[in-house]
Amino acid sequence: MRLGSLKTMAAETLIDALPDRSLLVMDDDAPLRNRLARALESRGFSVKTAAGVEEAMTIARGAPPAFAVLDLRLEDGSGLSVVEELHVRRPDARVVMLTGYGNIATAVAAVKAGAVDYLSKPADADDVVKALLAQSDHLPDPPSNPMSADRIRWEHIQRVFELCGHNVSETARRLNMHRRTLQRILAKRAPR
Amino acid sequence: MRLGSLKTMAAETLIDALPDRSLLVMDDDAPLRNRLARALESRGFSVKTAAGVEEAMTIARGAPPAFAVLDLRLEDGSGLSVVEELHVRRPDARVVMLTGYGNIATAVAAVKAGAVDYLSKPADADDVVKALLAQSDHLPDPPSNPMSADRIRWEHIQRVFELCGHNVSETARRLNMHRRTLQRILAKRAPR
DNA sequence: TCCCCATGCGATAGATTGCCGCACCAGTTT
DNA sequence: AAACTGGTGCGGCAATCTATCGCATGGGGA
Repeated sequence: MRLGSLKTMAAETLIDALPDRSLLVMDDDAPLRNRLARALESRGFSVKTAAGVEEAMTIARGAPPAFAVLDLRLEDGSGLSVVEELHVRRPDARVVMLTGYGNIATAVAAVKAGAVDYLSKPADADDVVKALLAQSDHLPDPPSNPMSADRIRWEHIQRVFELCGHNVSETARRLNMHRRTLQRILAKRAPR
Repeated sequence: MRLGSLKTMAAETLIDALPDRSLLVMDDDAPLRNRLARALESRGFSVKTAAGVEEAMTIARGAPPAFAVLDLRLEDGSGLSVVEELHVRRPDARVVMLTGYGNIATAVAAVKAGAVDYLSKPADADDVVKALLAQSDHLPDPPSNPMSADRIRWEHIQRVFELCGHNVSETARRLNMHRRTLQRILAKRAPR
């Protein structure tokens, strides 16, 4: 079942053939950003990183990259503005948005702003590359499962948590659940 | 708190001023389709309905409407193809996709195919109208969701259960949860 | 009739939650 | 500075809930 590696190899061939391999990674989470940057670099991209919108804008204005992987919500603004800016400077840029939890409204907004795809974390480097290089539009994708009930719940929790500025007590209060329970849920990773 | 009606009134004014109020509703669920069609008609649209892709295509080709509300998955094909067709015939058409349960990949696909928005059921007529008439791009609207996490989960389960024709085993399979557990959840009432 | 599948439900080990307490820390107020 | 306020992490424990199994029942099809 090692399809993943096959695809990776194919992608590397494609990447080497690109006229412009510049890529911008923007995420406020340093470990994740660096991990992703290194993973993409090892696949042949020429990577620059930014920790926030400010920094990313500078790069987008100065030397707009051919590719970008942007986190949607950061401390200092929305990733959406970076997509827009980048799209104006360089209409051929291929951008994928990344976000902690999936949210349809923001996915729609991201695509309308010019992103080619929208992935929700955790998304590994292979997923990102696949999205960046996807030749045409998304296949009408498989009938797609309804998502497990727990997953829905988890995403909702993440959303509210985000909305409460990562304040556990506040989130628990708004969600009307016990703080201890929330803490435990947040501690472990997303249900499938 | 009667904001809903205010918005509706504002929308009606806008609708009356439209040069072309033709609208196509496509959904395979007859009751839902008719309810939605009537609701939109009463808001001033000139509505045609289609129960499937075939029928919708005929309308799209013959007299492409200015607006459309399309269900994504039907028996005889994907709503995506209708969006594409309509977009070719009439690039200014404003289309919103509707679907039983939201899925990011399909939302992205729909927007790329030319839809202006993507709503997941249950979406009432006001939501649909708002999306159809939305002047600019969606703000990443702050939902400020007060819903409890368990409530979200419960509603999701109900929706899928509905979708599976009240078949417990089938629902459990699709939701990837134990039938016994589902049974117990369905037995008691909605969490607050 | 036999087979397949949906359903309802008892039992039970194992996982999760509700709830309390305690320690610690950072701002604010007194 | 000491007191106060609100957030965080975490141990522990009883009350619940979940995941499984098993079994009996009933309705179609082949």
